[in-house]
Amino acid sequence: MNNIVASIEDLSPKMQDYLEAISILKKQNERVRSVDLSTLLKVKRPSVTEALGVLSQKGLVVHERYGGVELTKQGAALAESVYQRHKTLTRFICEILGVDSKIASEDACKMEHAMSPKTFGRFYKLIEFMDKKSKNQEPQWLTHFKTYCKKGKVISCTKKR
Amino acid sequence: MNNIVASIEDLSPKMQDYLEAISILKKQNERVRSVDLSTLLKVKRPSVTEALGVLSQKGLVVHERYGGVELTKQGAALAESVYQRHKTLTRFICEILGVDSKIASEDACKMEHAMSPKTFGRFYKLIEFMDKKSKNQEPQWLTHFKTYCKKGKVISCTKKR
DNA sequence: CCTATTTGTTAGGTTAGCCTAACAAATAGC
DNA sequence: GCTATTTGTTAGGCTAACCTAACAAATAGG
Repeated sequence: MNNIVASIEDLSPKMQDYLEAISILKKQNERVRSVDLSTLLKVKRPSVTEALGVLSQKGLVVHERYGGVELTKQGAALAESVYQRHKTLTRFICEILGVDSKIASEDACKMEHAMSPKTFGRFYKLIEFMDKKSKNQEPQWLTHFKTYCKKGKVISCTKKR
Repeated sequence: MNNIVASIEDLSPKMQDYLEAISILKKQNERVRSVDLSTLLKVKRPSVTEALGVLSQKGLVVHERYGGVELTKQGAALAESVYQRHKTLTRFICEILGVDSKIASEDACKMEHAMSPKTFGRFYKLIEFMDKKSKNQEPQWLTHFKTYCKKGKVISCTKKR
């Protein structure tokens, strides 16, 4: 039963993570092995076998006994969308909040699954806004915020509104 | 066994939510009933009974059969810290991302549990920074961002860096 | 080519958090 | 004060995601 996935929302957070991981490994390795997923996701091998069973049943991966893992077209599309969300949030946490990229990526992976599309959309807009507004230069408020994080001091506005 | 809670990290996300909910209801109602928790958290009554069992066992609530729920000193302290996190994130999502407050609060509740203390700390700093920097006036970059969200247009900087 | 190691699978278990159905206690309204 | 309703508890189940132990298949390296 319940094996039709209309959108990313129909997949549990964990299954989203498995999909994303397969996609990431595919970009690096050509052949995606169960043990690599196990390492990347920090779960034991039987858990991977089990998850792959679920994903095949939903038609998102193709995976023959003792064979490599392939994403179906739909699986790849979903994985890509998960990856994009992950990337956006990682950028926010890293570039705006100034958290180091490893922690940023880990937190992004969890936060992805904890917000409505609306809120995610705004994170996306915020990053997009920053990119468009200031191509190479960090915006001033951000520089000030980072100074505040380090020194605890607020740099007063030079121009009074 | 495992019934010593040294910090908020030792409590599952759900248990944190129960604690926070008890604390919120207490502020409104004096007597906190199981059914109110059930309504607020959108779970059935037996789930509440079960959760209260876990929390009492950890010494965070006092709850006699068919009686009201009380937070212990430690329980109240933990609840307060959950509440503060929740409030900070809600403010971020609402005031900065511009998401309406109901969704903001719901998302904050989930996101609370999905980030490291480091990342949360930066969200906290960001809100603090905003409060200190501009008492009543919204900072300019934020106004510009909000315009961007509505119109999709970037307002160019009047002052070139 | 044959064995040792690595990788994948199966079987069976655990846990947290939820549920329904049924009953017990408490409260409310006549 | 008694009955009807509401609230709380118990018992018993379910599911997702993990685990270990044990075995099976594949691969690697002499």
